[in-house]
Amino acid sequence: MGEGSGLRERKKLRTRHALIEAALELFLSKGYEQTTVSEIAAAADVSTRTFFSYFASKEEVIFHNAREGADRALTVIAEAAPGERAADLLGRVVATGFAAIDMDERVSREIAPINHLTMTVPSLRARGLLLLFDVQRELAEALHRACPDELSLTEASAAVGAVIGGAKLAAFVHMSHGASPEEMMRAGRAATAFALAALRASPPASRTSGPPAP
Amino acid sequence: MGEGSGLRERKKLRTRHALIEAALELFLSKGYEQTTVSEIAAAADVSTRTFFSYFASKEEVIFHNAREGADRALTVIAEAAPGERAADLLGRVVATGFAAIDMDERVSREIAPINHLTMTVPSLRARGLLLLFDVQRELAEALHRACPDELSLTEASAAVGAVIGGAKLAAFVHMSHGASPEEMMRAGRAATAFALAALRASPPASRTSGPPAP
DNA sequence: CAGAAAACTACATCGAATGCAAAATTACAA
DNA sequence: TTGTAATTTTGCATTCGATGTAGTTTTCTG
Repeated sequence: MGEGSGLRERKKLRTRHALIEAALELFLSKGYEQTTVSEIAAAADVSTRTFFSYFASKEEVIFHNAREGADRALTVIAEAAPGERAADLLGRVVATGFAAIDMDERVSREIAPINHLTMTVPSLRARGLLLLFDVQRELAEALHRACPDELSLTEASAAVGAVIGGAKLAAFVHMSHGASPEEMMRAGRAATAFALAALRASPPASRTSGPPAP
Repeated sequence: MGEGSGLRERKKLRTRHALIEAALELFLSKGYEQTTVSEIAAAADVSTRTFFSYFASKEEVIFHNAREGADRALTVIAEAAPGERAADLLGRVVATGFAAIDMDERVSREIAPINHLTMTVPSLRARGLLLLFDVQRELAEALHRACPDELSLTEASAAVGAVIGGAKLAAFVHMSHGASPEEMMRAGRAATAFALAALRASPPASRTSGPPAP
């Protein structure tokens, strides 16, 4: 059957792993842009062509686990208690995200330098922002679905964009000022708290006056 | 002298213009990814190599005027009245940005399809987000400098990220739901108003309790 | 007009990415 | 086990974006 127990499946997983390991090691030792796909493939003992049947691009090796975090966040919203406040929900989403980072950071020390790559290498920064943006789109729609009476789609987008945009920007600004990863995380959390406090204190203007946006 | 009145400077401006015109026309008629740099150069009557002495990449033709908008926004903050509220300042920044779009849209109908490219072509979307993010960094630092007593750097980052992130996400979400450009703009403005209202209503928590973030 | 400075051009090259068809490998059934 | 179908891997060619270089043309300046 098409389960995960065939030799074929096992081998594919193994090469995939080998490619990721080889790529990360090379990226960290000689830099992302200085590493060619050929070198990665050679280090993983496959042909260059095969690399591209596992990853659509060189960047994808870095972001191969991006979907996990997105689904985790979406799950938090999908499992919301009926009538739960959007601000509480968003708070849990971000807290869950930060917790995952914390855990990963403890589990493996190699996450930090990889994270550093995604904030310094231009092409990775761009791809990372693109992925994050698309996740925000999903979150906004999910949040609106979860709290249709509290937030219009426009408001849900504003809320998600505000909380995540603020956190990301605060973390990045602090990083570029030479802050440690811990300080970055603290700034991100503080920005989140700031945005959430503002969101909670905000009067539900569009509920009481004027037609609700679609 | 090295002024703008030499034949050399004039010619350079002319080729630059020709390259932009040729590129946009090709992008709109046959698609961004389907257009090669060679074609652009040929249409502008220069060699392919010369294209890259005017623009560092194919994407840069699309974003050649990005710096303008950024400087406009930074000017608004730099010329703030002393003691002006951050929320008012941010409101003016975004309003100025929207006004510029409005004007451009009236002046030339070709801005809309180009804007559409930057929201649908993946590589352009990524580059656009990267540029916007870097502008947000500058804005956050400028806002903190303009209102050092009202907002810490973390809070300024949160505020900027919130307002702009919310507006951008709201506009994009509406676009991907098939909204017209006008509706997109409206959603963006609404999201801005939402975030600003929240910001204004927010208690200055970090001013009254706990040490201010750096 | 002559020499310096700048711009343009024609290569040559590299790396990422894709298409394709021929091996090599794995799965499965007789 | 063996033959065959399905799948993966591979090598090769090719396209395109981007950069380096060296030589030619154009513009500037005195």
